[in-house]
Amino acid sequence: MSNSKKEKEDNFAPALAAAGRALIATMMAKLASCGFSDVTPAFSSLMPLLDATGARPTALAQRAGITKQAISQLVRELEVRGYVEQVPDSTDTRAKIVRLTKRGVALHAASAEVRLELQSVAIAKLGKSRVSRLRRDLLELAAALEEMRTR
Amino acid sequence: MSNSKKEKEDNFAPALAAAGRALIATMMAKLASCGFSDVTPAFSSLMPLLDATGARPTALAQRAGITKQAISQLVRELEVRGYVEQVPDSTDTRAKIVRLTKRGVALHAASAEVRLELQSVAIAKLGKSRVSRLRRDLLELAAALEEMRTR
DNA sequence: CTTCGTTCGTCAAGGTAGTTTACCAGATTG
DNA sequence: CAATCTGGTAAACTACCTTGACGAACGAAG
Repeated sequence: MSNSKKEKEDNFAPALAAAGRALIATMMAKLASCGFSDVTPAFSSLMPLLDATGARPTALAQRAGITKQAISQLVRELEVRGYVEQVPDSTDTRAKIVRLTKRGVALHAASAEVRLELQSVAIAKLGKSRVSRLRRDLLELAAALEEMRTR
Repeated sequence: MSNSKKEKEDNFAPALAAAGRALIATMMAKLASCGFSDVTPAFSSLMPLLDATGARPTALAQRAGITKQAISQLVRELEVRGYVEQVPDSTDTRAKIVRLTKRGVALHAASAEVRLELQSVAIAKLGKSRVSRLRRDLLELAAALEEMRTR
């Protein structure tokens, strides 16, 4: 029967994985070509959470969905590369504030630009309505999977 | 303006990441509940490529899109867990053939079943046509991103 | 003011998943 | 038969995340 074949061909999982890999690789390549060759994939998930005002590591960890130890490491990496600086929080001696440096702001802007560029490429290829439907369907799918997992 | 806000809301990247994470987590959870609690995420990308007939590590590496060294490690892991066995290739003394064991076949079947289950959940949530369109759009998107990256 | 539980961040160690580099052994071809 | 290509392995390293244990500081209760 063509049943087993059809099941496989219709499965969205490999497509999802392929798109994910392509997204990260392209993001990295584009940033590298903008002069930010020392960023790693993890940075791009942290960058959208940062700004020049600053935030606490623990808050970042919660928003990024990882442990504060992981954030600590990541922030250190970003610090030695000169993208962020850590200043003491004047309202709490224990706490730090992680803030983008000038270079960090530049990376932030470049990241945003790359995201827009990727979005434009997607729209050029699929059209605006299909892209926004894609996004909506992905979110619904993620929710359904999560609900299935935790149940 | 609402422009900057709209750009962010429309961006497909976070949705893609969320769906990817949810997919892997749900896959793992389902397999664990089927009695396969010792599988890791990496296995699920390798399982669809394996069968009881067997294949060479190098071929697996190409199909999985990773190096043969990585496959070598992965296969060793699968071997100590009793999912695959390596037998010498009778047509080439250098080569090995990686073959699913009985337990491996069971895991393979369970994986396929889980994939079908996830597919069903997706269809229940989004409908058949939206799921297949989602898959198609993801593949097109991946191709567009790849083309953009390598260009 | 002291004590106590909580929170902030760090250090240390380890696990997972891959990579690069270097290498050996068998196969293939000039 | 010698050169070279191919199959596979070993070791070291990178990246990213985890758990566990901890010291320091905050805040509330006594």
